[in-house]
Amino acid sequence: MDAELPFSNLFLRGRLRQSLSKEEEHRLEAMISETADLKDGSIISRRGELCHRSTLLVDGFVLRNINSNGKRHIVCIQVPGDFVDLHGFALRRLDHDLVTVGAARVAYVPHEELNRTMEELPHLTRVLWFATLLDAAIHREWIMKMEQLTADNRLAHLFCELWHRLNFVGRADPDGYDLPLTQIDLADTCGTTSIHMNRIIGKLRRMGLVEFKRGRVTIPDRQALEQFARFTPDYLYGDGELHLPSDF
Amino acid sequence: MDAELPFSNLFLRGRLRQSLSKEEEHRLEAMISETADLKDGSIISRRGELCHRSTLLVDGFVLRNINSNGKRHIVCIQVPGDFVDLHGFALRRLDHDLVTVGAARVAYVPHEELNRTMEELPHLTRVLWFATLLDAAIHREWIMKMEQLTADNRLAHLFCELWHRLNFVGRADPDGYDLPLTQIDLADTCGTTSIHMNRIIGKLRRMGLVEFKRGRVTIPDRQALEQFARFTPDYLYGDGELHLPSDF
DNA sequence: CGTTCCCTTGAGTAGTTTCAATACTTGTGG
DNA sequence: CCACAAGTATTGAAACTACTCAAGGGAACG
Repeated sequence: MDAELPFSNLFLRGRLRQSLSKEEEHRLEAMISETADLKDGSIISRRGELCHRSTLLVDGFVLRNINSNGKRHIVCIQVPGDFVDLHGFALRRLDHDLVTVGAARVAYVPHEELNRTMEELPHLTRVLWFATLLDAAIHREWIMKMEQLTADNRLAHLFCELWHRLNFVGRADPDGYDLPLTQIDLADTCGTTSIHMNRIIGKLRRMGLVEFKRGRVTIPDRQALEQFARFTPDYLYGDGELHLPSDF
Repeated sequence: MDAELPFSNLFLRGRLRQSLSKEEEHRLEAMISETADLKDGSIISRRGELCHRSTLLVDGFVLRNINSNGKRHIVCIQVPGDFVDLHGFALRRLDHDLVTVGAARVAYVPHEELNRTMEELPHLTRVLWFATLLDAAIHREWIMKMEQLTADNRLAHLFCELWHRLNFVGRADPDGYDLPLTQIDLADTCGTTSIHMNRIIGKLRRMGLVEFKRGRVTIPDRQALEQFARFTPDYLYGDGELHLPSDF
């Protein structure tokens, strides 16, 4: 199947992908007009620009940034399989920038194709809609964790979320995953300073919960980390309390 | 027009509503199966339940709550004209609770009607999709403000956002608006304690930026408040940097 | 082989929470 | 109509979390 659908086969894997018919899966792959290999720091989409295509992340990581008062704020981290700027199809202009971290491979889908899908394939349309609302659910969880948790819990929570999301698409090992972020990136994601982030990383390492070296997150005891972070993966819409009905 | 479309006439007013045809406007109104007057604290929709209809908020306010570790966290505040649980149509189960604050009037739209719309009216479908992604954009701004701002700025930012959103639907005066929240509600929205919220409200009042008494927000100088909050309304997709093209 | 990021550590300060105590409001039933 | 209860609002003091300023060490890249 991977050979058949080389670019779109990770989309919603482990979640709503199971509800796609073979025809829909092939249509999704066929919508791709072009692919590209991007290097670190490439801008996929810029705030305020009119969007004419959307980008499927095939490999690598992408950050959603909002700049305000000269500071960068990371509001979401995208992983392989994510349709990173599908929001731009309905919003027409994005409120944030999309930037790669590390090398990334992407596939572009022109908005004319999405328009055609909306007219012809309502079920696939609804699945695409779902994918954008999954991002919104993740946003809400982030708001909650910013409201509730201290910086060390927030970092632990982020590491837990990324493990699950990468695990859905087969990019996580039982004891960790690759992650090309700097401590500065993590600080901008958790709403703290790089100095404080550095101390927190040390604290979690000394507690034996998680080891972070640039490029790799190592989690010796995931259950302990999730408990510390007060993390439950339900909001990612895999299994759990919010699991989807089979007749979606 | 209000007489013709008594329940749906505020939907996306001041934003994408202008792109709806007369036919689409009437279709939206016709999708409503039922209306209800709810009292304070009514639960519109509960986390984890299968959704079979979505709710248009005609009058009043609704909170989106996530409970975690015994604490309530408010992740969004909905105002009249908002399609408060349209997310439930694509997500099938919501990740949060929807609860009224103060008396509210709502209109229900069965999901069969939305399914029919998806099959018959792709443009209206896209407008509905847009409405859900507007929520996502607001979520992102909240993440950014939680990452960046101190509690006093956050509260000011919230008051600014609500003024603009209420102004879109004609529910704001130049110098303020009605808002039936308690200081506890505001604290749970800004991610702080009610004690600290109380001190912050006093501080903003003494600074002459905003007066809050239960039921009413008074803003003597909106420009000064917006500057203090570092607020720009672009992310609400009215006018401004992210304004929508006329051919949506 | 130097420049540029990135990481690390210390000390003082600002912002926020917690605990504790008291008053004000609002709605309810006698 | 008053009394009471429950929720809401206010204030002070101590403890904690995180930020800023400052300075140095390390790694990666041309």
